[in-house]
Amino acid sequence: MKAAKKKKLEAKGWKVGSAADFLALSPEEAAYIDLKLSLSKRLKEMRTQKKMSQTALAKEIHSSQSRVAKMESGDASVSLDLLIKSLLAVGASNRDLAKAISSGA
Amino acid sequence: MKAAKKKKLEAKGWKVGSAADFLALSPEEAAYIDLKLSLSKRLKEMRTQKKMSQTALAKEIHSSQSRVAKMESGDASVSLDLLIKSLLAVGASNRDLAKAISSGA
DNA sequence: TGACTCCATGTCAAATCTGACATATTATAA
DNA sequence: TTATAATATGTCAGATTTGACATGGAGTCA
Repeated sequence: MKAAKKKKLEAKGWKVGSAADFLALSPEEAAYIDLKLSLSKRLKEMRTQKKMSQTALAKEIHSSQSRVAKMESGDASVSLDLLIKSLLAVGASNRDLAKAISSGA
Repeated sequence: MKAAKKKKLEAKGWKVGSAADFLALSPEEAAYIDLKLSLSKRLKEMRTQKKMSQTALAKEIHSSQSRVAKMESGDASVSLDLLIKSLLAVGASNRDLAKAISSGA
């Protein structure tokens, strides 16, 4: 797990559109990254819709502002676990998650 | 994250039907566990459909037989990350994941 | 019976992720 | 401009997860 991490980190720059292409990402890696970006985006949407600051959201999910920022920016250090737990904590249903996921890239 | 872990471990017994009820799980916790169980189930389905052993699957995803077993049994020590990466590695599409997720519980 | 395959479960060092903190950057308002 | 809030980014000790290994149980076949 060394090259994979590097790729994820490099891919982090892509907040727009679907990832990969330039980087030599396998289909699974690309799908994984797109998944994370989709969930990131959804989390930010749900937060702003609720007119909450990152700090407020952080409190609600027992985390910190900086981690929320990383979540929303698609930082490679954030796991799917944390993203999904956060989405659930903010009120997303499993159906919401499914929608966000399948809409990915 | 202490009580949460305990609950997850206790909840592990539930392979059948939707989790929670007896345990004092918050809706998010219940949704999270159901999510994992849905993905576990799907992984096992895809593996058996391909007529692979856990050992063979483990090789394909660069993991071990024991971890595959834990994945499929909904063990609390397995993350969503690993489950999803494995599903992707086995050929699931984002759409497949979405379907598995929304079918949960 | 033994030999073999498959799956389950416990353990643990190494790898990864997390919350918290410091600090920087970017708004927005007065 | 200054001040203030919101967001971004880097770092790191502590917590969690991982692959690997050992081992046990269940089923099959000869």
